[in-house]
Amino acid sequence: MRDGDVAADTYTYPILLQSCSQRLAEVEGRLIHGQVIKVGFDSDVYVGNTLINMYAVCGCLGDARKVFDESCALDSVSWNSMLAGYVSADNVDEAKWLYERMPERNLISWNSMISGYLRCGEVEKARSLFDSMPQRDTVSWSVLISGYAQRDRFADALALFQDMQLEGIQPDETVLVSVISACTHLSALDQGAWIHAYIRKKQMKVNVILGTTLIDMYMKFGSVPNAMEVFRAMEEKGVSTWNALILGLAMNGFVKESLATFSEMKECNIVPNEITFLAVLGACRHMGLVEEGRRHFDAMSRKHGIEPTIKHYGCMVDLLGRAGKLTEAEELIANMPVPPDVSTWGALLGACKKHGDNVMGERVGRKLVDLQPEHDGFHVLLSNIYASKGSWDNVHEIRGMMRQHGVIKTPGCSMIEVKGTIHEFLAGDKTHPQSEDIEKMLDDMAKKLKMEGYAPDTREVLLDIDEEDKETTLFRHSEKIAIAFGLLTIDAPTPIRIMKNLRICNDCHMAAKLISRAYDREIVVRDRHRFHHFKQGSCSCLDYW
DNA sequence: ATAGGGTTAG
Repeated sequence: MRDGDVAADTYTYPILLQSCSQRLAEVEGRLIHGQVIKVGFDSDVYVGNTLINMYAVCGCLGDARKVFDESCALDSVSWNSMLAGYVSADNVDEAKWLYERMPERNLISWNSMISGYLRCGEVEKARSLFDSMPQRDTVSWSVLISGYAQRDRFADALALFQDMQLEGIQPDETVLVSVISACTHLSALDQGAWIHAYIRKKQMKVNVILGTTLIDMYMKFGSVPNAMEVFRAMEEKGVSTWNALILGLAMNGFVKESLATFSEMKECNIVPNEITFLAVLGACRHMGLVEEGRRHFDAMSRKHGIEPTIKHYGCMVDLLGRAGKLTEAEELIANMPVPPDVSTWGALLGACKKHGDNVMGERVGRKLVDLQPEHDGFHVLLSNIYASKGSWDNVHEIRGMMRQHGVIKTPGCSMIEVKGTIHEFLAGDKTHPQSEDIEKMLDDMAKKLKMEGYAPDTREVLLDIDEEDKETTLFRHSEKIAIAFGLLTIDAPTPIRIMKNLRICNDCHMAAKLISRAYDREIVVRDRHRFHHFKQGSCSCLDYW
């Protein structure tokens, strides 16, 4: 072989191998590996490194390691590629072993190792490595912030983002995605809007992931117009972007618009995926569109080649059950090709509760508390079913079971953000510094509601107490306290936004409608599953939820 | 050539 060929090929092979890495073309990569050995280029560091990387990204760690071990010329890139391979394969032990033997470590090695610790849940180790690094770059911060966010430690993620800014590090698109996600989960409206403003000020490119995250954030804040604006301004949109829009519109009560968006998406030749169908079925569920839901469910496999998963079946059970077709829902469970799980039965139990089918409810509820004795919601639902028909003995029995299994009912909690500060209220809460004013406002609310024709719905009170006490208990539900606080502290026309960890109860829903009219205020409640926009005495969910 | 990101039923 002539010198000219050699020079050309040591450059060509790495390019070919990189292309294999990008396309995860393992077979092609192996063929190139064969050629590389044949022409004797396997001793080249550059070629060797692209080989290690190719095998690593294709998940063939053994092959990557073989090239690594047999190579006589290793540099920091070889070590880092091997390390990254183990990290992405979640093999932290090998990663650690390698990390400890590296001749020299640089930022990339540290960042990879932090990522490795985070992937296996060793958050504190990741943090101490981060703290001990002689220098950090945007990626170091980004890895740790996203690690916190992915482990539901959103407050820690935001705190770290503050530190990052204090050190004068400029955030980039990637780190902002994690920060926005943290804001979404914490319902940190002000901070989320600040970040969007920052993106605009710096004229950052809103790529598919960043845009999708922003849309999701605004939708979960109940700000549909802001979400739409982000969507319209995006140059490049992905399936996930459309999914976020379809989900968000439905969640905010815009079911027609949500389904129209699905049609529009298909017209734009975007191929829907399984999440799209969860969103579409969810939209139908929000309005009880049984026939339309059935159509989409059938079209999934028939027209789009997507086999429904247990989640899609769960959606269908819920759609049917919520619409009162309990028998059909139960039949669907019996005939599902995938075994039903706790959530599938849970959807049916919820439907029994809603439609007062205590016979089926008791049967399904008993099954569920058996299947998952540590779950609080099922005990509460079953207990509710007994309470609604006055079977206090059974209520006490379920209470006993809960005690026995150490099940604690998640306390209902409502949050409200006022001037950037988040206030939390539990039922009957009197711990707030402005508690006295809140009590006065609650009394005022009670008077006004009575004039609006409010009759307390005491069926849902779980306790065996007299009617008057039930009314008092109801009127101290956390969402009512939060609304009272909102009326006191937030000036019209700013809507009163409340986040609740559980679902809003019937009585609070009724009360919120009447309050929106009596006080001429817009009230937005985001509960566990969706939004309720209360305005002039009615709710965006049209009382179907 | 090697490190970091989002959406998912009840």
